[in-house]
Amino acid sequence: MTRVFSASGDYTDAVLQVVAEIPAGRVMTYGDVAWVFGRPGARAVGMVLRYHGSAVPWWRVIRAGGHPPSGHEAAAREHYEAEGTPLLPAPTPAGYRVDLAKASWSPDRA
DNA sequence: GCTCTGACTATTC
DNA sequence: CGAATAGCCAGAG
Repeated sequence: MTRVFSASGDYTDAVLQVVAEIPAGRVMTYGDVAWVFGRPGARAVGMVLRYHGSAVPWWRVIRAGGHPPSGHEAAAREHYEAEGTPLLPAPTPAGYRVDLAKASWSPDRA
C-alpha cells in the first residue's frame, strides 16, 4: 500500500487511502469506508476526515442516508454537481441528498 | 495513560 | 417524519 498520507496511526492511513480511491461521481458512506478495512468506526472515519480531510475528497464520503457531512452540505453539493454525482431532491435542510442507489461505490467493483 | 470530544449509526419514543 | 438515547471507535488534550 502506498502510504502517501502521513498520519498518526494506521487507521487514519487506511481511511485516507480508501477515500482517495473513490472515483469522481461515486460516493461511500462512513460505514462502508470503515467496513472496507474491517474497522466499524463510522465516527472515527469522520474524525479522520475532519483533521486530514484537507488531503482527500471528503465530499465523496457521506452518511448512511445519503446526507453530506454536517456543516459542509453546501460545499459538498458544489463538488457533486461539478463531478456529475447523481443527486436527489430531499426535504432535508440542504434541500438535497446523494442518490446512493446510483452513486454507491465499492473498492471491489472499482 | 486517562478523559473528553466528535464530519456516525441504529433503535426507540 | 422528527427528536432523543445508546453504542461504537479513534484522535487530541
